[in-house]
Amino acid sequence: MKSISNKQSKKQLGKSNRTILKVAGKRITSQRALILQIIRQGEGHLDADEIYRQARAIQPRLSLSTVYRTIKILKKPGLVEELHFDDSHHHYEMKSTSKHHHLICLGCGKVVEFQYPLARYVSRDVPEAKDFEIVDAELHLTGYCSQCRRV
Amino acid sequence: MKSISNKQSKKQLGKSNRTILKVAGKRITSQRALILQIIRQGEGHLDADEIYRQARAIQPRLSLSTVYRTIKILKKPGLVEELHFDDSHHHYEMKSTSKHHHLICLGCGKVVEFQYPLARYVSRDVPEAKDFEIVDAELHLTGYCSQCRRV
DNA sequence: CTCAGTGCAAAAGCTTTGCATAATA
DNA sequence: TATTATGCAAAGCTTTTGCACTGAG
Repeated sequence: MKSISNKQSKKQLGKSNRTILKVAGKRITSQRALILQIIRQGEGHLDADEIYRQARAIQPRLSLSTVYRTIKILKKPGLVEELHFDDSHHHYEMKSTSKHHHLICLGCGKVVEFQYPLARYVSRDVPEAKDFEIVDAELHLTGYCSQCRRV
Repeated sequence: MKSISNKQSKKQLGKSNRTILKVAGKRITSQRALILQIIRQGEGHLDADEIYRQARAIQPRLSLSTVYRTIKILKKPGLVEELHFDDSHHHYEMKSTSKHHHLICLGCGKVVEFQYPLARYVSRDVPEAKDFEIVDAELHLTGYCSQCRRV
């Protein structure tokens, strides 16, 4: 719902996005810069089609293929993370600084993020995980938030 | 990989599967009984197509639609659970007695199950989760198992 | 100038649906 | 017998791919 001004996307998505694309070993194109920008500002929970719609608002000729291709090159080095909230399609977010997990309300669909050093506890407490080198942890807790739970 | 004999599927998938279908408020058909049987014996990680293949080995005319429709009626009351291991398709398992989580090896694809009273800890430790009534917890830890980690 | 990236359209999975037929309760 | 479930084929969604064109380096 947060709109991105044309100026912003053209002008000042300078250094850090450039750097990210450089890291990915890829050419910097206006499409990639824009998609990256949108995923960043999306604060987590955009699906491919929503990224596409937002991107087209600024670059009307940008294609859905490019969205998927860009997501793919950002996923490979782990810059973007694919989340599985529901059955049908995926959501994407920047793999950020601090790891967070998700509480998903079955009533209203609200998604609450929280931090919890999960991997650390599991490595310590679970025998089966002792030999594993844990790279990533994805936790979904589903249930009912305070508004939606039948009191 | 575990084969199911025809006799077994015809004869003795009696009471409990019947009961489960009754609970779901649905008619008991040979297709549903078989699919349920397969999911049960699948010990967790079957996708729709694999359920279909196993089912056809016994009832060659059973259709993929029926697999999906049966899964759907079992999901609704929470008898079967849909898991999201990878990008492309889903896996199904009986929502069983004891909750377990998954360690997924990025090297060889091995899936190790473990138990961990996750929801309990999170409810206790995470302020954001205090007001949530947690219904379900799904945790995926991905990484490298002892064989696959570069030593 | 050269090769990687893009847009478009078409294809490829996985999943759902419409409709006539078959089977359960 | 009255519904409900099934099989088949066709459609729907999300995601991927082929190919000629465009643009970054």
